[in-house]
Formats: sequence, structure tokens, C-alpha cells
Amino acid sequence: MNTLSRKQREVAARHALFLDIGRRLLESDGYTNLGMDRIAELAEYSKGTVYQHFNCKEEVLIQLCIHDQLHLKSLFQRAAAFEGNQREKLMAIFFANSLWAEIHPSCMEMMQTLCGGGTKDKVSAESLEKHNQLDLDIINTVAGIVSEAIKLQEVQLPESINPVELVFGLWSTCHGGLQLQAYDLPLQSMGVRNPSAVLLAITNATLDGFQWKPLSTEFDYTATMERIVDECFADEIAETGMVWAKQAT
Amino acid sequence: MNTLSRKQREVAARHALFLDIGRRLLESDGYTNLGMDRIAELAEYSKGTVYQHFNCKEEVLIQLCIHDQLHLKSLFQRAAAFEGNQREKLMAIFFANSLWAEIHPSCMEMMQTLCGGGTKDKVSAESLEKHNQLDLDIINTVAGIVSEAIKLQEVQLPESINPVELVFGLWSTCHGGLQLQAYDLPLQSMGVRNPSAVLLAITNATLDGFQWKPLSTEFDYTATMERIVDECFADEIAETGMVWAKQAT
DNA sequence: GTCATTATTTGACAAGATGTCAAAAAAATT
DNA sequence: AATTTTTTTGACATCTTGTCAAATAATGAC
Repeated sequence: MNTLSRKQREVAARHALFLDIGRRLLESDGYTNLGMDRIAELAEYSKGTVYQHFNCKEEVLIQLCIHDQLHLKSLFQRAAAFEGNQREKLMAIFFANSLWAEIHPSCMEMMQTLCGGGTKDKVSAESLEKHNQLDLDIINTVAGIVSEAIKLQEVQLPESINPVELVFGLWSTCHGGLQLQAYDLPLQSMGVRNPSAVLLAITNATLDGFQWKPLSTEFDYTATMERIVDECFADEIAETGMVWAKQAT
Repeated sequence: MNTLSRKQREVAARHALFLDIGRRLLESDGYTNLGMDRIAELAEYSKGTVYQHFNCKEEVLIQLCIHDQLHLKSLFQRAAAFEGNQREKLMAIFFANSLWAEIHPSCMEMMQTLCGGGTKDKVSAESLEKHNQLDLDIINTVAGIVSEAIKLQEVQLPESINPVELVFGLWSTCHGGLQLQAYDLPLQSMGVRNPSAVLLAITNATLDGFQWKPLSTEFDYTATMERIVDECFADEIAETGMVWAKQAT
């Protein structure tokens, strides 16, 4: 039944093993301390074998990235299917993004490393293509919601802004927020009590600014949030252990 | 008159030379291809001498960062002194940030490298302290404007958001936007015509969402923008060659 | 079952980087 | 001019990544 031969399955299993070890090392010691030797050693293979799977160190990185992005995509698709108006769906997207960041704490750092310092042009064209395509898919999922909202007249964007551009802006906020949290500035002691909650408030203000109906002042989005938690991401919440509870406080 | 001896001046000059070469190499070849050997070679000193100035490669990076941050701080201070209401000042801050990003295109990448992958704990405590302090200064400059606006009743923030938190949110948008532009996604072909203009529109929408007076619908902020260009940053604009012209298009 | 052929795995090796340090060179002092 | 102090040097040790000929294992023919 299985279309893969025994050999192929073995190779795939080993590939996954290498990636797993790579991720563990990356999370514990950081990218600079991640060595192909150590992956080989921990997997009980030789370095040469590891290099048959990944033509360079960066390739490990981008494949881990792709794995996490695939997860983000699926979370977004689930969020987009949330029952509610478009603004509620957007909130589900926002939540999915926060959840994802909590589940994959190292991915932000990986993206940084990957995108900075001419790292990208060492990876395989295939992986790079996959990576870019996933970014596109993810953006388009969100842009679809915005377009739908326009069609349903829940929002009317000024001429200077189109749906993709709005997504770019919202994405900037989320992405930048996560990034700033990843730098270890003493946000707390500076007076930022709960960064995630702030980003949500900012996003809501932005949508209010565009007069996206229903406004946050005329609708109970707190209730929406609870529905999102229950209806969309109950499993993940349970797994990661009260992610959002912290933020409600 | 000079408090520095000849020797001290020589050392300082050499330090600056090394940093200069470091920046050039960084911008042309990226961080991974930046080598202490090459700095030494180009400066016509030996590697050992370079290591007397920077105890590690990362130290070069953070000192370049600090240099750029100092510039950002001074630009922000000039923006904060702009003649106008607090929202106009905030717009001047926004403009200063965009301008700075254009003048120091490599700093975003440097921050990425610096903050990711356990790089930060290799640099000297002194530099790290200076770096953090500058971040604080910069944030506080902006938070001061927000606080003043509250005092002047130009805006009233909800209880869930304090001034520093609002700054964190706005900063997230700017920072994330620059970051996303630095990754080389095909933003253009995705439909994002002018990323910087989008970020400005988003920021304005956010402030509108908080009912920050005067709203963008009841005030000519385009005129403000022109005043900012003329009154605050004419020199820099001239130097970098019509930065903002592009964005107006 | 044996041998030949093909595929896979290996680890020694080259190349290049960071960071160290004893010795050489230069400068200052006596 | 001799001596002490400071500064500079580049050879080393060490740790990377990435390669590749040779060793090993798997496959298939007869």
C-alpha cells in the first residue's frame, strides 16, 4: 500500500531524526553553537551522512522554518474558518499567530538568522521556493478575509490602502512585536505589562481607525476571544498549558 | 587644551578606522563573511591589534549598532522638538525613523544578528549596557510625547494601555515593517506598492482608533509632513537624495 | 551460495575562522 | 646608551564547515 520503499522510509525517518536533533540543539545552544558534527554524533551517524541530507548548515535552519510555517498555515486556515464576521475571523488569525509564536519560540530567531547576513543564498533553491510560497499562502489567507470584509461592506479601505497592504501593516505589528519580545529588552520593567495584550489592543485600534465594523466599542470581542479559544484551538491551548489565561489577567 | 594625549588620539583614530572598515565589510559581504583578519589586513595592522580594540567579532557589531542608535536618538530628539501638536510630533518621530532606516540600511540586520543566537552574551558588559540604555532613551523620548498628549487632552488612552505600552505597539509596527522589508519577500509583486507609505497609513489609523485628536480626517497631516521635511530634516533629505519623494508618489 | 556490481556510509582532510600569547619591536625613562 | 615599559606582531591552538576517496553494506546475477 505504502508508495515508499523500505529504504525510502528509512531515509525519511533519518531525515526527521536529524531535524529533530537540530531543533533541540538550536533551542538549547543557539545557531552559532549548532554544529553538523554534533547532529551526527547525537544521531550516531557520521558527518558525511548528515551532509547528504542537508547540503549546508543553513539548510537545516530553513527546513525547520518550513516545518513551523506549515503549522502556522494550518492554524491560519482553521482561524479563517471561524464562525463569525470578518473582524472576528481576523481576531482568530491574531490569536493563531500568538499561539503559534508560543508553540514555536525559536522560529522567530530562525527567521532572523535566515533572512539576515546573506544566509538565504546558501540554501537549496527548492527549500527557498517552498519557504516563499508558504509566506505567500499565509498572507493570501489573511488578505482573503480582508477582501471578503470589503465585499460584505464591513469595512471600506481608503484608496491609498489595498487588502494586501493592510495585511502587510497588521503583519508588521505582530511580527515586530514578537521580534521585540525576542530581543530581551526589559519590557516589563519599562512599563509594558503584557506585550501580547498590547499588540491585540493596538490591532483593534488600527481596525477601529479604518472604521472596520463592528467597532471594538460596539461589540463584545472579549466573548469572541473566548469562543476562539474554545471552538478553534482548544487542543493547542490544553497542550501548551493556559497560554491565553496569562493574557486575560 | 585637548584632554587626550597624542597616543590616546591615535588609539581613538585607529578604533574608528577599524569600525569603519568593519562596517564596509559588513555591508558588502554580510556578517558571516566579516573576518577580523580582513579588518586587520585592510587597516594594515595585525590581527592581534584589532583584538585589543574588540575582544570578539560581536563587539564590532554592537559598537556599530551603538553608533547608529546614537544617531537615531538625536534624530528623535530633533523630531520631538518639532513645532506642532503631539500627534504631529509623533509623525515627525515616524518620519525620523524611516529616514534613519534609509541612512543605516545595515542596522536592522545588525540588530537581528546581535539579538539572535546567543550573540549578545559575548559582547562586553559595557557595550551591552550602553546599547540597552540607548533603547531606553529612545523609547522614553517617544513616551514623553504620548504622556504630554494625555496631559493636553489630545488623547485619552483606555485603562488597558499606558503610554509606554502604546509606544511599544507603534514601535512594533515600524520595526516589524522594516524587518519585513529587509527580508526580501516580493512585496511589490504581492501588491504592496509602497511599504513605508502603508506603515504611515497604518500608524495613522491606529492613532485614529484611539481617538487621538486631531483625527487624520479632520487635519491636514500631509502639510505636516512637508513641514517636517523642511523644518527638521532638510539636511538629511538632501544628503540621502529625495528619500521621501518616492513615498509621496 | 558466491561473486560482481551498485549504493551508501565513513572519517581523514583541506580550508578558513576565531581567539591567544610569547616573543619581537617600539617608545619612554633613567 | 642602557634599561624598563608598552605596544605590536604573527605563529599557534582550536574549532568550524564542507569534500571525497576509500571502506562498507546491500543488491542482484548465475
